[in-house]
Amino acid sequence: MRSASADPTTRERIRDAAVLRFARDGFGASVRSIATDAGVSPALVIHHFGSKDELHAECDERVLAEIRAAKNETIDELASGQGILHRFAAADEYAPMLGYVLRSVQDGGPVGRTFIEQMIEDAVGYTKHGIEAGLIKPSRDEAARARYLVLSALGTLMIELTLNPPEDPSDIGGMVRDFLATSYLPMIELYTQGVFTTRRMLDEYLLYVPDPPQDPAAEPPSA
Amino acid sequence: MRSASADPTTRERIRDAAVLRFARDGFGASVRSIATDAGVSPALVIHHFGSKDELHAECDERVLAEIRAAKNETIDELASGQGILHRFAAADEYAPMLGYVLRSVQDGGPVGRTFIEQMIEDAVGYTKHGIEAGLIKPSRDEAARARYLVLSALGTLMIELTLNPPEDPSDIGGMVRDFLATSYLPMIELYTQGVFTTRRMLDEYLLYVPDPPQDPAAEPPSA
DNA sequence: GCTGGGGCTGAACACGTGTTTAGCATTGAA
DNA sequence: TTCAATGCTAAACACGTGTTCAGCCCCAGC
Repeated sequence: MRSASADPTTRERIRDAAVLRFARDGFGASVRSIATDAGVSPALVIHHFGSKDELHAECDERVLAEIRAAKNETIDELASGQGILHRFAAADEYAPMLGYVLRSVQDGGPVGRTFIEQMIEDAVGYTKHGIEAGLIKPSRDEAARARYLVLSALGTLMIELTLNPPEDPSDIGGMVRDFLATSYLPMIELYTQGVFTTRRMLDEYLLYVPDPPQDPAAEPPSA
Repeated sequence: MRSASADPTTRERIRDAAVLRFARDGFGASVRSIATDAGVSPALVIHHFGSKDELHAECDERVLAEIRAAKNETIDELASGQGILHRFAAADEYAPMLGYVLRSVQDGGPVGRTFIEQMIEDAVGYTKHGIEAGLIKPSRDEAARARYLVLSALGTLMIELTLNPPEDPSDIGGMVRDFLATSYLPMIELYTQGVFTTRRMLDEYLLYVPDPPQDPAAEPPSA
């Protein structure tokens, strides 16, 4: 991006080392540690990227590009929102990417943002597909539900990881597997049958807030 | 804790300022900024608490004590897990506490840990009560479900906050209210009716992993 | 051969951090 | 009044950070 016909090897080695270190230690990781990982002097890192922030930005672009590529590869493998997590768990090659994304989500960085937006967008498509196939119940606000499902899944994973940090941060596939081992049953149970026996709380809320904030196709039931 | 008959005012002022700054800026907040907030020199902070880590620990104790007190006050007001969030939203006095807790959860600190453990413990009680009252469906693994519900609620809130950081970090009540405004409907809808129309995915999982990791009262259905 | 240029480095700089130390000012007691 | 203790601070220290700079080495081109 920066220089048209750039060096192929050293620059990329530094960038990849940075992605890895950022994924493991967060974006507070020092330039010196990245340089050591790449087998290079700290000065060279700055010489190639100008500053740590620009290195960070380039790592962001790189990870987003990898995500796009990975998604295009497996575009029709996935059938539901948590299918993505299974996909991650199955392929350890995506481990640095997931770690990087989670760090970026935690920092509110642009990668986390766009990643989440993409996941939500995908989830909207998946749920729509599932509804048409008769597998998923329609929601009163599809956009809000897709957003909630993605945020809750990602949030649960994040808290689980900060609460029980894995011994080997590179084994993110194992992390996701552990996460699913403890959370999959309650999640799937919740998705299948809910928790409430009555519609009371939902109806009370619907009475209180008449219409969903989506496209106003239906009339508000009261007031 | 440190000195038996300590000064009542200045020390507490520093501690309270630290809780607030930690809640707003995270635990990376500098000793100098805390000292400025308390209208005091940085050296005095160290003089009173020994080190930043000890100050952090004392803030942890303080917040946990406040939480305990607040919980005892409103012990029977709450009827469900998300009732706690409503309670928070209703009373802005708890704003610094919630901010502090969320920061601590994000850092995997001891306050976040014990807070989550307490929330899970409470959730177990609430769900048990709800089941006996016929309002909540029993789960195949009550402990896992309670844990999942707490983690997902907290995780969703955390991601929402890092994604859309509020202009005024002190107005945590408003933050929670905003959060509920976008997430309450999909959450309550999910809790009421689930998302799946069939039991297929749940049954497949139950077939794959025979018995819940709880107390082995029931026989595994196969193998 | 030489020569120049670029990848690369060691050493330093500027700055922010937590912490220490010497000492100020005020206050209560002898 | 004098002394000592206490609450408190300004200044400095040690360290880690991102970054800069002068100059190394190696290799392509003449």
